[in-house]
Amino acid sequence: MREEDANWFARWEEELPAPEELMPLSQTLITPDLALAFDIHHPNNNSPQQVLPPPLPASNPLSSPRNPTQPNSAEFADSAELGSGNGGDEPARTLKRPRLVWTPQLHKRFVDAVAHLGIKNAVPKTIMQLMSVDGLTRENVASHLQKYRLYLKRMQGLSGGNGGGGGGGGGGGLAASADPATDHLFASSPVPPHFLHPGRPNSDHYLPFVPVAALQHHHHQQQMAAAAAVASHPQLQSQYHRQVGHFGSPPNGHFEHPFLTRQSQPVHRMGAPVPNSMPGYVEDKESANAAGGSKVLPLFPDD
DNA sequence: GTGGGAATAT
DNA sequence: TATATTCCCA
Repeated sequence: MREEDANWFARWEEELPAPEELMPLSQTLITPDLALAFDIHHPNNNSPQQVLPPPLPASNPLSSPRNPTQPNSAEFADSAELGSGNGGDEPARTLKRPRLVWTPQLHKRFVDAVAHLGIKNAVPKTIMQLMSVDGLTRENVASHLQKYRLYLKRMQGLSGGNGGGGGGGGGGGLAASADPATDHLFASSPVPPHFLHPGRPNSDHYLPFVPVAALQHHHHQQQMAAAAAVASHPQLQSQYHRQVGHFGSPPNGHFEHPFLTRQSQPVHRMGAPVPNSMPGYVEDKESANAAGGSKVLPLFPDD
């Protein structure tokens, strides 16, 4: 009965990069400790809007401008540099947490985690733990999960013929038209059929990719959108290595995360400079921060 | 009191 | 727009 499940699991494992490979986030993200410290926010001081105040290079140690040209560059140096080069003191305390950028890669992990856990167990906390993404917080996952569910719901309606044109769905009036950007992001990750058919766990048809013809670029009035899209992918990253250390399958609760929550080892695989397989993303991490005025948090580069 | 979900604000 | 933050409910 759980053939699909097994299949999914196998697939999941295959697609799961090795711990070392997905850990590069650690360097790009701030440490949890700092994150907690960032919790501070000024209710009546700064204006959480518009451009960032100081262009200081140490703004956020999250932006790691790794040079794809030089694989063996010193990433650590970057971090150190980001520290405003004044080593010794970390100004991060006064900094706020940058907006998390859900890059296709990160979203992929998210989907994988959810798929592995199952809808019922796919709760923010569990997902967060499963992802083991340093810097990721429950709120981040919860927020994204919300959007993801919305997307799933939409998929159901589009694929299942949906009996209710009335939407029925609780979400309110959702236009049948999907946002290109959203679709692109979500389309990047295969959605387990189980998600789309919660009432029919026997579906054997697997959808590698959503049938959404999202491949149109509107070069019109897309100032902020451009920034957002741009923010999602800095440079290439490594290739995939099928080196999974599979963890026990979680029966229904929690299981230990195979990856280290805090890996200080910036292991990056710069083997083959794989170009973007996704023809929808531009390369411009520099203009990423103009999206909402807040600093963006570049996570995974690209798949 | 904790956690999840949804709504709202930025 | 996407994401973060906040509120409400279980």
